[in-house]
Amino acid sequence: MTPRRRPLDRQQIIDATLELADSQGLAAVSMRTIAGRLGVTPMALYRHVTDKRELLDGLVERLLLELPIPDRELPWEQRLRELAVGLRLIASRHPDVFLLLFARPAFTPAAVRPRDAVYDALRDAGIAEELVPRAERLLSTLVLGYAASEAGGRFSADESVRAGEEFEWAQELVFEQIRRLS
Amino acid sequence: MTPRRRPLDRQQIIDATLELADSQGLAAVSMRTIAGRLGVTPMALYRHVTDKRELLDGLVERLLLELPIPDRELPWEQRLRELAVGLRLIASRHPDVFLLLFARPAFTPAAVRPRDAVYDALRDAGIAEELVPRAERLLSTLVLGYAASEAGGRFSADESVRAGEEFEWAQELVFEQIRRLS
DNA sequence: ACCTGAACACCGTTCAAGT
DNA sequence: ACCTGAACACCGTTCAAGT
Repeated sequence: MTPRRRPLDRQQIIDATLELADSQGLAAVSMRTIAGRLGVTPMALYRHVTDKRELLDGLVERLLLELPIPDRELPWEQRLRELAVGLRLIASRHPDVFLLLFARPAFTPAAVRPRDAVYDALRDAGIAEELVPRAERLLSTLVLGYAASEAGGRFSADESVRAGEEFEWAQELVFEQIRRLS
Repeated sequence: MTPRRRPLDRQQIIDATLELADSQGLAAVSMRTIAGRLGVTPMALYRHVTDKRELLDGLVERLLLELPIPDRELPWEQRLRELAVGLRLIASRHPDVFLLLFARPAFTPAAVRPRDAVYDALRDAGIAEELVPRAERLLSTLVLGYAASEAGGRFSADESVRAGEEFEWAQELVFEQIRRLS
């Protein structure tokens, strides 16, 4: 047996798991198949992740880290649009894992950056400070809902073709109301 | 062994599965535990459901059948509010199974009744016929998103306390836009 | 420190057999 | 027609052992 160059680490395991989930589906993800991909026995994984559940948590965190945060100098509408586009792109790249977002709390470290970016945009839009968190939850729930519907297959194939355009229509309706609240 | 009174049927299996998912979580649902609850061997289930995936599909259908359809004589806003309340109630009763809604197509038989009810309400609100389907998808995605966030634990415990009120706030914003489109 | 072998208590599903 | 027994190819995870 050729010895492994780098010893195993958590990041490698998460990367391998994401690749597997994207190519074969979440159902194909097992500690044993992940280990197989890494050329290691299943038990070797347990030195780096506490168990499978915690590994899936790490996967979701990783997804959120892929989201680019727009430049603060841009107009607030554009920043919100770019965040939404980024999230929908993540959903299309990682459809199975994306659905796990609903089952994980939105206040993990990786979730803080996107949320703060939305807070900033809403403040720059001029809405009252006490409305900022609920407006953020409206926007994040809306984009997550559309992205999950599309990624999970709730919308028909025909609807999915237009889902981007349709989400943007819904988004503009909400922007309209945000301007009204300002 | 005492002989089973009624022979097993699909409905019994789905009921037992839903009970199990609600009380022990979706992770505890296995063909073997379901069979155990019904006093039968796992293999007996396969005469009535084709496999586990198809059984979970049946579970989601069953959830949608729980949704009461409001009286057509009521004002359109009230009908939409009642549908939303009903769906959020289903989510709170069956949090684990509810998340599966995003992964199942929205055009199954059981999904037709609630969607038609929303179509009717939107038409009565007076919005243009070609906007009806996308407005329905906006509303259903919004309510599904809020309900799933709450049921799945995306919102913090503190947020969940207010989630009902907060969803209604978001819903009224959308109603405002629907009136504007009319 | 990092990985393995063997083992335990589970899975979904098929197939031939029983009544 | 409806259910079972035995079997197959899997799971997650623990623990003692190897290097």
